[in-house]
Amino acid sequence: MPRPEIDIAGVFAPHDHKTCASRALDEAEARLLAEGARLTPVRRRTLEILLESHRALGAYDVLDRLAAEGFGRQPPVAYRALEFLVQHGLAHRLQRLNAFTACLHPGSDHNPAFLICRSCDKIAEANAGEVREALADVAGHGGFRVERATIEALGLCNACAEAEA
Amino acid sequence: MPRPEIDIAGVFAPHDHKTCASRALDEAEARLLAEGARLTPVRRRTLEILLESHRALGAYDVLDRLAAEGFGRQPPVAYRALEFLVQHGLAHRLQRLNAFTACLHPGSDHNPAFLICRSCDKIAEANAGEVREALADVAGHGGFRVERATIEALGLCNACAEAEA
DNA sequence: TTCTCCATGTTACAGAATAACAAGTCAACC
DNA sequence: GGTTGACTTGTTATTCTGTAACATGGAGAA
Ligand SMILES: [Zn+2]
Ligand SMILES: [Zn+2]
Ligand SMILES: [Zn+2]
Ligand SMILES: [Zn+2]
Repeated sequence: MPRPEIDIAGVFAPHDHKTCASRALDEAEARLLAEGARLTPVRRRTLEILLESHRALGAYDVLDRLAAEGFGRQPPVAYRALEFLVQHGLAHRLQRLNAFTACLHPGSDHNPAFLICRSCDKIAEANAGEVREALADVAGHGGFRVERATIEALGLCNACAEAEA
Repeated sequence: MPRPEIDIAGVFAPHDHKTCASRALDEAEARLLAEGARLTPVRRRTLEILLESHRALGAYDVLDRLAAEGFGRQPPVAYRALEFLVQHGLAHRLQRLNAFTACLHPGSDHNPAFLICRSCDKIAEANAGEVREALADVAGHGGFRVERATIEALGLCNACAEAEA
């Protein structure tokens, strides 16, 4: 049971998202405290914006929100905040989407596989341990040493699959 | 033995690349013939350009080459040719790099994992069967059905690892 | 206090991708 | 042979994404 409270199904099913989000925010604060990094107003607000849903937002979507709330309105404002969050494990970047999503369990170090529902656009993080193992294995047979890997799956979540039927 | 002639190590090690490339081109022609699609001059040239190395090229790199050879010099020229190649399985798009690379064995249907060497920038395709299986497995436990997946690994190839040492 | 680090903001630009339209090619069909 | 219709290639213009370079301001250390 690697991730006790939030799991894949939990993201896609209706749930008490307020609790879900505030828990993630708490964990984020704890982690930054431990690392001695500062969760400044822009950064905090950026994280909150990402945490509003389980979807991914483009940098410019975030920027619009920030600008509307009185922060700077130039791209670097958003990109810097997002980069900070990603670097401290509080958010993830989705390569397929050129977009960012909040990490739901920033407490634990991880490197998840992403599950992107093509219907509701929500995003779940899956434990990628075995996937990475399989990847390292096949790569290793060819003499290639994997250092980092992007694993992003597009598909249909349970809730949307039921809705379609 | 799913892929007999070109394997991961074969890409990174010195090899007779002319043969390597012309074989891929031949397979590409055969495949298009079977599908009833046309390998027009721009498309063919685009594929040849990609086949010149095992690296990935950005759309604008390709465009520069095409323009210099008398083809159109506007972005859609390159993007359309590349999209055609990708859609017919003759090239792949690397999400991490915003770039394209020729497929080395377009004959067989496949959906590889990509191994990107951070030192020499070469790219190999690895059989992703077991990786996808592991991914489908972990996703399935959360009720998520994977339809397509991006698997891109960054690391160090054998040749570059030896060179570093 | 003063100095330094870091964070925030700006302007300006670079890089990646697509929308919308015009014109040419080519084979099928009358 | 000429016409039609699908496809291909080309253009202009615009949008979306991301970064470089520089100026300002605050909070803590010396
Ligand atoms: Zn939630
Ligand atoms: Zn869904
Ligand atoms: Zn080769
Ligand atoms: Zn290498």
